[in-house]
Amino acid sequence: MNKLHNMTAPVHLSQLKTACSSCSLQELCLPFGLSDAELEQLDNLVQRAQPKLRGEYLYRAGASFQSLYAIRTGFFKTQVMHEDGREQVTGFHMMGEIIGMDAISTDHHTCDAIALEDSEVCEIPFGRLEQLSRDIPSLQRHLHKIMSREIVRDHGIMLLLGSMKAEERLATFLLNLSQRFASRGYSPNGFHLRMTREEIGSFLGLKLETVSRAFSKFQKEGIISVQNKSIEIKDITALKLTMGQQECRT
Amino acid sequence: MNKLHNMTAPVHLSQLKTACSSCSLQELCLPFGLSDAELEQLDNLVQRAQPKLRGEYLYRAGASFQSLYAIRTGFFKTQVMHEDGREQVTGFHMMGEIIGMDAISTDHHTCDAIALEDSEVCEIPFGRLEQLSRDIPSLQRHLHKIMSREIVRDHGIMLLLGSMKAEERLATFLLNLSQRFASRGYSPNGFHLRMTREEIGSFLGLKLETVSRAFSKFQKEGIISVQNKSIEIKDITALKLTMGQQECRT
DNA sequence: ATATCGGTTTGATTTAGGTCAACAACCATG
DNA sequence: CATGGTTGTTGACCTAAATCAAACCGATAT
Repeated sequence: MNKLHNMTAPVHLSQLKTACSSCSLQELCLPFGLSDAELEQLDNLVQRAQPKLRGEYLYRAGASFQSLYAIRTGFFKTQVMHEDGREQVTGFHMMGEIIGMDAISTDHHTCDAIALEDSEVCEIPFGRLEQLSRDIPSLQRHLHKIMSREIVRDHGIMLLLGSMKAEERLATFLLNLSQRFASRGYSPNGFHLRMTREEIGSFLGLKLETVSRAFSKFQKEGIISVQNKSIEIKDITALKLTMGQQECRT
Repeated sequence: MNKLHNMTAPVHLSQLKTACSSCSLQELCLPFGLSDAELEQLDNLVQRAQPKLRGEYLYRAGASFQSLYAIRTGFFKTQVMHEDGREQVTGFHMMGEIIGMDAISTDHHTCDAIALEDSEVCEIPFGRLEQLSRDIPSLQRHLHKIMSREIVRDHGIMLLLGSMKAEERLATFLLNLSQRFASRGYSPNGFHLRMTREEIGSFLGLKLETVSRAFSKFQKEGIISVQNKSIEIKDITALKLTMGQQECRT
């Protein structure tokens, strides 16, 4: 069975469908023309999907690096740790995203990756990916783009952490989630948060109480409706406004 | 003349010297065994060093992407911009570092790079670098490591921005600079800041006044001595303690 | 149903750092 | 060597978010 081309998630998003015949590995095989033979090769490289239960570690900081991981289904967080034990969530990762690239630099993982719900990942042995990308320039380019995208993403988070205030951060976070769900064919307006307030807070550089208060405020203003982990965005325009219009700190 | 192997900076740091016969492009040619022929090829690819005056843009956000840049001498800052005009310094970059990798993802630069002092950069056409790295696996791996290192660096900054308090951030910043100067053969204890308090603040997610106060506090405590832009670290242990020992926010 | 436990909400209070303002130092330029 | 402009320091004050604390909610287990 073809591991890459078997997607159970909704597929009513045209671009996804057309670009990569129902492939869950969005990032890896989406927008670049590979021949069937090349796809075949790529497919051989990717290991069979393996399940990860909620709470399981995909990898731990310090572990030696072998593979990148493509998330087939589910949700992960990555977090870095300071010596003194304090930790910071560096990202939430969902279906179609590839994680583990931080480990290339030292051949050891530099953060933990933990499943936030029962998930499936495909392991991509990095050595072999490099090898293959030597033969397939468009794959090479694509790999570079994926890594670069991670850098750009991180810069965005630095901007958020360095110069936005609490409500702005949360609005940005919600809009980002919304957009990512949308691009996978899910509703951009209603979704389920897989992470706790504390994890959101850690990611956004806020305390969980602040996150909770901001949620409540948005709800009172009718911008969103919150029911524990279920979010419904009722006024996306207002949310975008919250995100941008706030007095800046810089 | 060999552009890569001509370094005017002090070279009394053994590792630098031995690994890459007096090459300023630390990141690009430091720790991986290339044959002379391969080095030759790499050398041909890199453009002749071009000067940039203080204040000049190396590239601007939005500009189309052609090349990475290796900093031969001098100092740069990179900054991202929010729609609403607020901007955040994402990094300070010095001799031997390579910048521009954020642009690979979209074929357009996503941040500005500005010289903080008169500098020299070597342009590295990215297409040709990719091409060459297909033929030279160790170059390929090295390129990946460089990109990955940028991701790791960014995660560190996210940790700083998300969970450290002002003085801790500044201590971390100073120690990082110190360490980078040291690894280039300069003194780790005394150096000249090329950036303003405001730029430091932007990078650290603080206001310039807060940066200034933290400097003053460190000086009063005898940890450093500040003379405008000249810094002398007098008690590196205390500085490290400041960095780690603070009550955490997470 | 009742207890338990992790997660969440909400309120009261404190505080780190932002804001505003004045001034001092350090330039570059005429 | 004045002089205007940027950059840096310091003080007084204010506010956003942290902290502390209590209650609440929704699961799962008893």
